[in-house]
Amino acid sequence: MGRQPCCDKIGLKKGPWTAEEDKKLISFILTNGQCCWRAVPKLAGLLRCGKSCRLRWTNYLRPDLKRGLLSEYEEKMVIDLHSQLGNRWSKIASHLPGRTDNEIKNHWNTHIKKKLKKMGIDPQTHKSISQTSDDTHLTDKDKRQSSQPPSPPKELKKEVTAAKTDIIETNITDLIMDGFCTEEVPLIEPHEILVPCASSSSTTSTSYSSSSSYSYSSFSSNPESAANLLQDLVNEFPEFEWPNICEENGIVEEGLLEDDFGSSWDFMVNNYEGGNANNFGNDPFVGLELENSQSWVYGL
DNA sequence: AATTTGCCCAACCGCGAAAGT
DNA sequence: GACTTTCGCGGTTGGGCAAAT
Repeated sequence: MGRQPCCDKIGLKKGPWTAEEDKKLISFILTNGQCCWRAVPKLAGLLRCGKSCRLRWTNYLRPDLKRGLLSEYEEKMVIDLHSQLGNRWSKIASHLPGRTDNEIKNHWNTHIKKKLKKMGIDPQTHKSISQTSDDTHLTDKDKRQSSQPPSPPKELKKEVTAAKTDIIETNITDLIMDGFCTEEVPLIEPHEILVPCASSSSTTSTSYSSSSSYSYSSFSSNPESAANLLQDLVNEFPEFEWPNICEENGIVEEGLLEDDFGSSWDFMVNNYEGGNANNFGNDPFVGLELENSQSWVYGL
């Protein structure tokens, strides 16, 4: 049995939100937190359905949202992730802190699709476009009516996971430049992955952080790989200042995370024992913050 | 200046999954 | 196990705005 439409009830408002409504919703959620959305409009004094409230909050009012167009780097991430995940916008959005699925979906449909087509790439298959599939002559309405290819079926979920494993096995340079990050990394058992550092083949264990700052991390049990890893970073990011790097066995303490990811840093190498790098424990790590505020952390 | 066309994006709709009874 | 309720997701719509005609 299908669900009753939640907004058909008489007296419920639809359409654009007013500043007054926004204020009420923000005030309510900041005071009470996110609870049962069904109850929110009643408790907050809004003539909206719960669904509308949830959408407004998650897509527009949430304080951790980023504003403005996606950066080039974020676009690249979206393209890479879309090639792996298809139209799973919420999954894609989960890899882009501060961005919503709706925002990414809109950006994909209005910007990225066009860019890829211009480059001769089919935005759905991510392969070279064929002449017959060109639809540049279609109007907005025509394009809307031509349905998008479906998201990968459920059977493909395993393949997607496998694809992620493949990505983890690429070298660090690819990881950083491709911007692949995932909260799902922990799903992969430590023994299943290889050292991301191209010059080493020792086994690693993985860790991750719930912080948006930390996009991906991997820990190598082989200390020798650290120097190689650092050298890769130096080669790949010559524009960064790498003070005293590769001194003292390749690892130099350069900075510490001072609190729960509140500190701002461009680059650090840490071998500080007893540091408060949260789930990194006492493991040494290298951190790099790129221009777009994306951060990358590698265990050593 | 008026009209048309295209772009952008916030918001809506309907479905399926998960949770609850 | 069947049914209901709630939530989250992806697809789609529609209105405001700007550029083109």
